[in-house]
Amino acid sequence: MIDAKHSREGAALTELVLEVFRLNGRLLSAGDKLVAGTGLTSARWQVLGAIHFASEPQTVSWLARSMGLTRQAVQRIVNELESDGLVAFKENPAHRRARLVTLTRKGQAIYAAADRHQKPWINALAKGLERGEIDRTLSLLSIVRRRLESESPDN
Amino acid sequence: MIDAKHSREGAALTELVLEVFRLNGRLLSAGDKLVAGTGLTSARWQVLGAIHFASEPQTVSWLARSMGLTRQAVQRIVNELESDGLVAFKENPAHRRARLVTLTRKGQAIYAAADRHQKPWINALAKGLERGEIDRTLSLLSIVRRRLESESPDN
DNA sequence: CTCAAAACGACAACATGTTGTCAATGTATA
DNA sequence: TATACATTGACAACATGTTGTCGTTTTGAG
Repeated sequence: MIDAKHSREGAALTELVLEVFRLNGRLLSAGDKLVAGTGLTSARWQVLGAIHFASEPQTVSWLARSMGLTRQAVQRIVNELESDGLVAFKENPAHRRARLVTLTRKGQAIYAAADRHQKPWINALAKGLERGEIDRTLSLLSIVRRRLESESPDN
Repeated sequence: MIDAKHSREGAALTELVLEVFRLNGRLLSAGDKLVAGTGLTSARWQVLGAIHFASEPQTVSWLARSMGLTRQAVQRIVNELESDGLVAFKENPAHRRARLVTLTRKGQAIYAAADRHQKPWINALAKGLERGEIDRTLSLLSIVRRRLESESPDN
């Protein structure tokens, strides 16, 4: 029996996967430094962002799905944010246990502060890159991600 | 004082960053399933790969740098792999404490088994994607990563 | 050569994520 | 309606990564 070989595309995609791993680590560490002054971490910041961008208050499970994480991981962060007064729980008329998560004043202020750091930072990081090239990169990564999600819809 | 705004490129790159986070999680979970039959995990598999692809036996610190992780993280995995008999330490003539890591027969066999699963899987995942597009994606992600690395060379 | 700085392994504390399990709640089907 | 199924939060165990610190070893500047 002869082992399969990488197609040209398969070999290139393997390199891309390893690059995604490296970049992910660098982004997390850069994000931690970026928001360190606000008392946030990359993970908490990202959760605040998911809450911020939701058009309405949502449940933890909904937030987790929107971020591609398990609800348990997001639940822990949300509970910590609640202890710190950055988010609050609101009764959910549609589900007694699954309360809705909202940003408090303090949470909004801290998220806004993080955003004020993020914008010049990401603008500088993007300097010299072409908008179209960034969009095509996003597009390809999205395609690959969606293929993986259809392989195993769970988290 | 007026807050800075996202440049068009900055806004696009922000989306890209979030996509990298999502894709990273999906890749890890897909990788775990892919090599579950071999007793490996994504992390152990990746470390074995770094050892495999090094042209010569290397130290843990070298491996960590090649993977973009801290040496402590890689050290723990390597020590576990050593307990399981997948890697072995070799004396390093150039450095008494920093021993060189090599794959044992068993480690080579298990890595080869994982690779036999990876190839058809990644080929299928890459199906219909253009080689040039994958390469351009890799190129842009590398540029961003190197910019982040030059910001904070550590790790 | 000497000595300060850097690199390295070891260890601990902690952050973040996963899987697995359970009970409570909501949904849908017979 | 009644009952099976899915969703959700809670809790625990564990994997993986980071930062910080320490002592040892190597390296390099003067």
